[in-house]
Amino acid sequence: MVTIKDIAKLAGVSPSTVSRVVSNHPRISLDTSRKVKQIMDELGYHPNMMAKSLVSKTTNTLAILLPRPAEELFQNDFFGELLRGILTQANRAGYDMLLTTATGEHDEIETVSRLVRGRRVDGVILLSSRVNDPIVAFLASSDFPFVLIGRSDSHPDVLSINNDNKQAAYDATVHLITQGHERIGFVSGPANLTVSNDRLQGYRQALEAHKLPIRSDWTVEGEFLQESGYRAMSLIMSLPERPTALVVIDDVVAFGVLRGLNELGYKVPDDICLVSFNNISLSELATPPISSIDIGTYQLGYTAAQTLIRAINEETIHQKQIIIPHRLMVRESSLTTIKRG
Amino acid sequence: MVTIKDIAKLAGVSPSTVSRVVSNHPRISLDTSRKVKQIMDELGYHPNMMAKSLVSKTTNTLAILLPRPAEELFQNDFFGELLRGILTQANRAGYDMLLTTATGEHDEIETVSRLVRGRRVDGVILLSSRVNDPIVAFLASSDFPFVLIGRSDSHPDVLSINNDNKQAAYDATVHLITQGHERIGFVSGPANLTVSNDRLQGYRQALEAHKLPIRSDWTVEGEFLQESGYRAMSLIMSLPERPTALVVIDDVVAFGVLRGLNELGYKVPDDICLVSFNNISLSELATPPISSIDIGTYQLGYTAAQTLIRAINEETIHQKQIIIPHRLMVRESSLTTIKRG
DNA sequence: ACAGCTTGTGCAAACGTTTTTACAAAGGTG
DNA sequence: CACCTTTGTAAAAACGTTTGCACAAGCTGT
Repeated sequence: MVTIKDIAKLAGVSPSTVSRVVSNHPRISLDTSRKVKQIMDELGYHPNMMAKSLVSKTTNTLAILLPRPAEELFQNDFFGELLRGILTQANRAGYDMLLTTATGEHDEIETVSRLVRGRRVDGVILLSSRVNDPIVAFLASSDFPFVLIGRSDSHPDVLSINNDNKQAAYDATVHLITQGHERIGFVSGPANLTVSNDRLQGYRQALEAHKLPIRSDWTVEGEFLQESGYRAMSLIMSLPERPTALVVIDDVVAFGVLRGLNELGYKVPDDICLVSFNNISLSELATPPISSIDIGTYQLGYTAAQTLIRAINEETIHQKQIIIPHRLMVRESSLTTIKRG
Repeated sequence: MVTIKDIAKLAGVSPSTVSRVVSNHPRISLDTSRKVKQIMDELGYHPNMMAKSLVSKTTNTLAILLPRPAEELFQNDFFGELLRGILTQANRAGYDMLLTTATGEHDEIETVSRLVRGRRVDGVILLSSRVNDPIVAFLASSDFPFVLIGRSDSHPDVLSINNDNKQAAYDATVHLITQGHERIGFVSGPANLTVSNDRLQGYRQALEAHKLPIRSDWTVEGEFLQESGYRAMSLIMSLPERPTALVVIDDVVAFGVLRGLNELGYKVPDDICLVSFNNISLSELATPPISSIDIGTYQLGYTAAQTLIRAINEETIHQKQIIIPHRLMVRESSLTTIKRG
C-alpha cells in the first residue's frame, strides 16, 4: 500500500507537505504542489480513509437505517425512488451511504449504537413511522445528527421529513365523495405505524365532514404487501353491505386489491373505485391505471439527505418538521361513470 | 467520546487488557473481564471503528457499485430484490454495505479508486454487464476482492454471478414457438450490455433451430425503462408485417409495451403474446399477468455477497463463474387460445 | 541595515485501536 | 526448594493521517 510517506520520500518533502498538497493548503508553492501531484498520480495514491477519519473525526458517510424487517420495503418501488433521492443528494455533497437494516428487538439499538458510538457514520437517516420507535428515542437522547423520514408522536421535536398524510387521505377521500360515493372503505397498514394512523384519521375526518357513516367493518388493517391487499379486499367484499369505493394505504397493496377484484369478477371503476398512496411508477400502468397520491418520494429522500447534511454542518435549521407536498394523480380507477345513491 | 483508555483507567487496568476483553482473548481472567465489561456497559462504550480499521486493515464493509446513471435501476423492482439478497447475506456475515453510484466517464474509475486504494471497503460487488466495462478492467488489474453481477466478455475470468441469459431467451422463445407462433419479435436493451446481447442471441438461436425467419426490423433496441417498451412497441406495430408475439428484455419494459398495446386497442394475448424477463413481483399483477423468466434475483444478490466474502477470506473458490438457474413462469400473456399459421 | 511581515516547509504530537514483547506471579514437578 | 510452565497483565510500537508550532528565507518599508 502506498502511503503519504512514500510520496513524501520520493518527492523529497515531508509527509505534512504532501498532506497539505492533498488538501489544497494555501501556503504550498506551485512547484512543490506540481511535483507531489505528479508522483501521486504515478503511484496511484489515494489517502487512507480510515486514518483520515481517525484524526478528522468525520467519516463522510451517512447511514440509511431500515428498522423493521426489510422484506416489506424492498418489494416496494417507493423504496427505490426514495433511495435515488437520498443518493443523488448525498453524492453531490460528497457523502457515501451505508445501507443498514436493524432487525430484532434489543439488537436494534445495538446496531445503531455500533454506528453512532463507534463513529462509523456522521449521521443517520431513519426510515420509520413506528409509534414509539425505540430507535428514535435512542437517537434523540444521543445528540447525534439524524433525520426521520416519517413522523414520531413520542418525539415530535426531532428533525423530520414527512408528508401531511392526514390531509392527503382527506383529499383522497373527498375526491371519492365528489365522484358521488357515499360508502367508502379503507384498506390500512399496520396500526403501529403513524403513517397508517394519520391516513386513517384523514379518511375519517373527510367522511365526518361530509356526514357520511364511518363503518368500522369497512376499515381493514394489513401490511404493505400485495397479499395484504388481496386479503383485505376479500374480507370487505364478503360483507353483506359493501362499500362502492376504497381508499388504499399503498399502491402495492392496491395492486393486490385489484387482483382480488379481478378474480371475483368486479370491474374497476364500474363496480368499485380505488384511490391509493405513493404513486409508484407502475400504478399508472395497472389496468385500469390507479389513482394515487403522489407524495414526492424522490424529494422526500433528497430533502432528508440535504437536511441531515445541514445538521451535521451545524447549520441552524429553521423548520424542524419539513412537509413535502402531495398531489392527487387522478386516473381511471377512481373515475365513476355512473352516479350512485 | 469514551475510549478504551477511559475504560482502562476506571477499571484500573491497561488499555491492552480492555482490548483483549473486547476481543475475547483467552488469557483474560474472569474477574477482570467481568469488571471491564460492566464499566463498558455503564459508559456505553463502543470501539471506534476507524481506529480499529486503521490497525486491522479491514473495514467489514462491502461496496455495491452501480456504474451507469442509477436512474434506470432504481425504477426497477429487480434492484430492490437484488439488494435484499445482498443485504441479508452481508448482515449475516457481519458486513456493512456501502451503496455507491459511479457515474461519469473518467470519474467512474476515480470513484472506485477512492474506495479500493483508500481501503474504504474490503470488497466490491459490481453490478454491470457493459461490454468492455472499464471498472471491471480496473478491478481485475488491481488484485482487489470483487464479484461481478453480470458477465464481462473482455474479462471472462473474473469472479461472477450471472444467469444463463442465452438459454433463458432460448427457452422463452421456444415457449412462444410451442404456442404456435412463427412471427416473433424482440424488444431488447442497450446493445452495449452483455445481457442484451446474450438474450438476443438466445432468441435468434431458437428461431434458427426452428427454421423461422429472423427479421431485423422485428428487433428493437431500447433502455430498461417503460418508455422504451412503449416506443419499441409503436415502432414494431407500425410495420406493414407485424409479429404475433414478442420477447421483451425486462418486465418494466414489458409494462410499457402492454400500455402501448392497450392504447392501440390490441388485446394480449389474443392479438399478440408477450414473454419477458426478471419476474418482478408486479408482473403477475399486470392485466393480463405477464409471463416472465424468473432469474432468481434474490439468490443472485445473496450468492454475490457470499462469494465475495469467501474471496475476502481467501477461501479457494472452485467455480469462478456461478450461474443462477432460471425458470419460465408461464402466465396469461403468452397463452394463445387460437393457433396461428 | 534592520525590524517586521509573508511565504513555504518540517517536526512532532495526536487520533483510538491492536498486537508483539516482556515479565511477574502462581502453579506444578522432581 | 530450585526449576519450568502456565497464567494474567502492562508497556510500547505501529497503523496513516492532520495540524499546531516553529523557523528559515525572502520580501517590504524606513
